[in-house]
Formats: sequence, C-alpha cells, structure tokens
Amino acid sequence: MAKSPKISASHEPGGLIVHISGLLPSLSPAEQRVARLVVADPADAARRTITDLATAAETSEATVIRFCRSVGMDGYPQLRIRLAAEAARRVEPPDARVVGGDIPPGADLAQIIATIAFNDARAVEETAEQLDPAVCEQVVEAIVGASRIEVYGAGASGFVASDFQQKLHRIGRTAFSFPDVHTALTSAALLGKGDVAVGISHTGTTADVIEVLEQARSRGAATVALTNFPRSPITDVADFVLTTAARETTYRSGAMASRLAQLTVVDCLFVGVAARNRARTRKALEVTAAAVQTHRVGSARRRG
Amino acid sequence: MAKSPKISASHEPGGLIVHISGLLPSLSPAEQRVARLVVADPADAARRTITDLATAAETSEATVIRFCRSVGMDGYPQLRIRLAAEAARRVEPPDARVVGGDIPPGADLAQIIATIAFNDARAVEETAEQLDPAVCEQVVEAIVGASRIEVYGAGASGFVASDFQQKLHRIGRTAFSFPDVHTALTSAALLGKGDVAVGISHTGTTADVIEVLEQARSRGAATVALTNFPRSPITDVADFVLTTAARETTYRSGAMASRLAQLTVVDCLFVGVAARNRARTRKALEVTAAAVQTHRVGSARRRG
DNA sequence: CGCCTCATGAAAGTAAGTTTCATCCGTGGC
DNA sequence: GCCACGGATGAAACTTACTTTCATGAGGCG
Repeated sequence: MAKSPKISASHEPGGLIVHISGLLPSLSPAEQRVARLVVADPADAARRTITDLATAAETSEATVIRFCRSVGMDGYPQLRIRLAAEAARRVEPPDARVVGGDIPPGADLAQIIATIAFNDARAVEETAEQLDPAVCEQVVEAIVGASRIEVYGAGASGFVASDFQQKLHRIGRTAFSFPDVHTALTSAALLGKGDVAVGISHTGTTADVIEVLEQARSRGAATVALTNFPRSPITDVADFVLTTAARETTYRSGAMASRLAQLTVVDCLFVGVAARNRARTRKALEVTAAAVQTHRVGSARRRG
Repeated sequence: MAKSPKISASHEPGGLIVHISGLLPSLSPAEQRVARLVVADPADAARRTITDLATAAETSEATVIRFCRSVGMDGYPQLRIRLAAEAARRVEPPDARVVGGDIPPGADLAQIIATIAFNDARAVEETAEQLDPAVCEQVVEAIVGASRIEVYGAGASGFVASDFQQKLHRIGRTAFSFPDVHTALTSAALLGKGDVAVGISHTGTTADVIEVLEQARSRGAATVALTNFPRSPITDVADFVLTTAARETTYRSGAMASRLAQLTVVDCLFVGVAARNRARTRKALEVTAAAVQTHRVGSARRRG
C-alpha cells in the first residue's frame, strides 16, 4: 500500500457501525458502496459471504477486503463476526406489553409466556435483593442446631413446604411436613426447645398455618414465617420473618410468582444449611442420588 | 415403541448457548468436548477458525461440523456468527462470583443468595425464550379439549405435577396426579382418545414416568413431556415436547432452577388454558377463593 | 464369532477469503 | 498530442477454511 491511510486502527468504542459511517467519505467509491450496504443492515451483511456481498455492492471480493482493511479489520471473517455482535447488541426494547404485570384479554400465547416469565424472574430477583442475610443466617443456625424441623403450608404453599422438607431430609436432617392441619397440630404439640417450625403462607393470613406455628412456639420451638407481607398476622407468631417480594398483580398471576419466590428462599436456606457441613452433605446427596439411579433409563441418544 | 411424528421445538430463538447445553448429553463424546468449549466461552469460540477449535477440542474438523449440524446450524460459519451475536447480547453478569453457577466453599450467605437467585432467574428467562409458542398452543388445545388430564412426576417433579393438577382442577378441569407409580399406571390404562397425559422429568430419564406416559399413549391419549433435555428418552413417548432451559451446574443447584423453570412452563400452560374461557375461569377462581376465605384471618396490612 | 451400528479422523474435494497483477482511467508534464 | 504516473479496480492465481467422503475400529447384539 503506497498511500498512507491515517486509519486510527485503535478501538471504536462507540460502535462499529458509527465508526464505519464516520469514515465513509474517505473511502473510494467502490468501497463506499460496500460500506453503505453494511451500515444499512449489519445483521444481513454478517450473514452474507464475501462473494455475495461483493456482488450486492456491484464490485469484486478484492474491494470488500480492501474495505475491511480500511475500517481497521483484519479480514472479512472478523468484520463478519463484529457485525453480528453489533447487530445483536442493538437490544430489543423490554417490550412495554410485558411489564404491565397483567395479561391483556386478547393476548396470544407468546405474549402470555413473556409476561409470566418476566414477572416470575422479577419476583425471584427482587426477593433475593430484599432478603436479609443476617436473618437467614440465624434461621440456618437454628435449623442446623435443631433436633427436628417441621414445615407447614396450606394449599399451594403446601408444595413448597413439602419441597423444603424433602430437601432437608435428603441431607440427613430430621424434617416433617404435613398434608392436613390436625396431624400438624398434633405434631407441633410435641416440639420443644431447640426444634424449628417453619410456616409458609403467601398472604400471611392462612389461619391453619398460623395456628400450628403458634402451637409450636408455645412449646418452645423457634418459629420462622415465610410470607410476602411483612406485617401480616403470621409474623406475630414468628421469631424470624423472611419475606418474598412478589408484586401483587392479579390474584392468580401473583400466585405463581410468589411460589417461585418462596422456593428461591427455601433453596437459599437449604444451601446455607448444606454448606455447614460439606462433607456430610455431599455424602448424603450421593447416597440418595444412587438410590434412584436404578429408576433411570439409559441416557439420551438418537437423532430427531 | 410408538411411531407418530413428534412435535418439538426445533426453535432456539432465545439462547443458543442454553439450547446447546440442553442437547449436551445427547451428543457423542467428541462433540461434547466441542460443546463444552463453546458454552464455556462463546465469544472466544466465535473468534476461532474451525481447525483451531477442532484442535482445542482435541478432535477433527469433521466432528466440529457434525456438532454444528447436531445443534441445528447449517455449518461452521453460521455457528460462528450466531455465537458472536449471542456473546454480545449477553449482558455483563451482575457479579463475577455469581456466574459460575456453583457455589464456592467459603461463600457467605449473601453470596449464596445472590448466586441462587441469579441462576433461578436466568433459568426462568431462558426457558421462556426458548419455549415454542406453537407447541404450547397445541398442548393448550389438547388440554382444553380433553375430558380428563393426568399429570405424572416423580420426586421433586412430583410437586410440579401436583401443582399443575391443582391449578387445572381449580378452573374446573378434570385433572389428576399421583403419588405413586402403581396408581398412576392403573389410571393411565383407563385413558383414551381425547385425554391428555403430561409427564414431567428434569433429566428425561425417569423410568416410572416414561412407563406411565407410554401406557397412556398406547391407550390413545395425547402425551406431553416436560424435560430439560430435548433428546432424552422421555421424548420418545411424547407427542409434544416442551423443554426447560436450566443450565446444568451442580447436581443440586440445577435442581431448583429446573423446578422453577418447570413451574413457569406449567403456569404458561395454565394461563393459556384459562384464557380460553375467561368468564368461566374467573367464576371458578372466585368460587374457589371464596371457599378458603373462612380459613383466613383478618387481612394483612399491606405495605407499599 | 460374525455382523451390525456408530463414532471418528484422514484425506479428498469444494468453497471462501486473500493476494497478485494487469488494466483502466484520469491527471499533469513535456 | 503524447507520455509517464498513480490510484482504483477486478480477473485470476493462490491460500486457507470449510465440507464431504470414506476407511477404520470400537462396542453392542444376536
């Protein structure tokens, strides 16, 4: 190259496209044609082969290469991936219809999915943000030191309770959860100092759960409430209060988000407990995993 | 085994990376080596030439090409630009310590919470992105038209199954789920044309669930599989395949993320079904809500 | 034990990208 | 008017990257 191109080959932080259109006037006519195509639709250009792009710009491959060099790239492949990256970065807006939280009557499934996922993910994130690690720590402490743990929940929260119970059980802690109030009450009456009772209720107003928690507390057990509402009745009978952060929307659409938030909290507690004794936990997990192994069929293969 | 064509998502508009890690177990060993490199650092892989990548994965170029085809790409160049795009879109992770997916031994609770929440939220988002609305639509259709719906899941997925069952029941659909295989098998044997059977298994290899689904299918029921792995054995007995997108990390930490992802999918289906008949659904929800009202104590003083 | 299937990489083949070079065209000097 | 001269350009040679084909060998199944 005899000429002295003053291309500052350094980075073009503002964006490759901007960079290119900036030095467009300094390019030769044939290169300008290429540049214009690229700027007009980067994503499309990234998809094309060099011959293809050359043809589209009514020029030769050689010119395209020259263009690449002119804008500071090593060669065509590099330009291509940079363009693809650039095009992808132009982010799709968060999409207004999704943030509203509620689902419009005429919504199609794609919209429904987007809305639900958005709310669910937000609930999880926001729950984590507002969770107080100090309180969690105390709860973990209590669970680790407990000789027995009971978890209560009614309806949908009952699944979360069972899940927590199962998790604790799996790492070798003595844990229970109950499908009905009466059994739960009886069992709670047998708790004592050093035991832990966990009550889960999204609204914090579920009478059954509150009652059982109250019973447990009166017997000297440490009580934990997991609810979305920090000042709901359940918090009156709890030594420790953990809150989820599912923003209420519709009755129903809040339901699942809150479930996920509850599960996230439960998982945090679980991992916190498990982390207390890595060796023992790992052992327990391996053993239980092995136990179900014979109920699995040969792992995936075959084409579709 | 059955023969009918299966409707699945050949569709990864959302996360290519997620899509790849989902298929990982169904790939051959050599391809898995390639996949792991790609997933570990997509941007880097996009920069490499095929020979280079092959060398890094200790395999031949041919295998890399085969890998491209396995994940649905035309060839290596396409994979390359897709990866570049993907890597660019990938937002900077909130915190380096969080992205690993696994929890470092010395982590404190705040770290644990951040890690779990991040992974959970991601699983939900990515699942939604890769869910194929068309397949969902068909499943919803089937459920709406079904005279009876059964939901199967073992272990942790069993909770999800129950949750789904409860939701459907609540809006007036006849739905069942079963705590044990034998009951499930018996019940599945009584299904017929026009009924729907849903099997939930994270790994897609749970023998019990597969068996029950197979039974249901042989009786003429439409079968739906919900799994994280699009080519696992369960998909062989399913007319419709829905996938979650929980990236596998540790055995355990993947577990909860996948649960949340499953619940998100279930919720989408539920809302989809509910949306089919707004009036009737609303009525049903109001009635059921009223039914538990007497089990609530004076409502919460809500904060903002 | 023989047959089959499948994963795999070597090598052949094709396409993409890059370089070289002759040509063309305008410019300015003689 | 004619002749260098230099830059722009594309044809073609060339190189590298990508893709296909095929032989091999391992593992499974009857």
